[in-house]
Amino acid sequence: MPQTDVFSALANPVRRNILMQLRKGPRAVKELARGFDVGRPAISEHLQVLRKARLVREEPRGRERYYHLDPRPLSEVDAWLEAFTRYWDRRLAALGEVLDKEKTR
Amino acid sequence: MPQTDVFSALANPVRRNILMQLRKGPRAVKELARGFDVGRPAISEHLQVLRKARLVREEPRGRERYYHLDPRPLSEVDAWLEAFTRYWDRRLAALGEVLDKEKTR
DNA sequence: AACATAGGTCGGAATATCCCGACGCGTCAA
DNA sequence: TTGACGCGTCGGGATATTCCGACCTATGTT
Repeated sequence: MPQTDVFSALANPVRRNILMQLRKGPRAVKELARGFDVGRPAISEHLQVLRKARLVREEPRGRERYYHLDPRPLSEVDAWLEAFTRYWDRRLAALGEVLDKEKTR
Repeated sequence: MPQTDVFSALANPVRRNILMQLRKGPRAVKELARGFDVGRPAISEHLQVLRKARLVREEPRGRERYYHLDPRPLSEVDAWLEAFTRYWDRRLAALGEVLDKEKTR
């Protein structure tokens, strides 16, 4: 069974889109499928990939399955990117903003 | 000619490794090929993918070609990840460290 | 000139990815 | 119970990825 790493999971735009959707809260498969031009089986298969990458968790609710975001594996990507941080200072600026907002809260 | 986006370029471990090498400075293809268990043609093809994703730039030098890292497209990945930042606060901690080092320099 | 070295590219094979229709199973509604 | 709905999965087709040996060209060496 190939395909378990986070980087590969993020390589597909549909899967990235699904994760974006899930940011706003748990969603049933049918809701997720709405808004994509691919069929429902394809969505199910993408969710399987995301599950193997531990990026989502499923919660059966009646005859539906609600998928929850688990963003923790994304920290692996973040850590990898950090090795390149000093090459573009955009990140430090963004972090400054975050910290400022944090202070004025 | 498919394959130009950054996320797909990062999906392959050999390509990620190449980018890591290039952090330390420009490298000729032969140097890059050393240390991988894949042959030189494969490396050339990976470099083509990285080139299409604009993650590397080539500089011919005699009969060699030195590849340079261009990390700017990585900011797209970083920006994407930022949409998930508030879900795991690991990032803020790391940023704090960076800022501390910055201060004591 | 003759040869070696560096590296791109071209078939082509093996495998992976992506998608679909069809089917099956469990759950809710009538 | 009968039917509809929600969802996973299987078989299979189309396309993409990854890798290799073989070949070519350009540059350097002797």
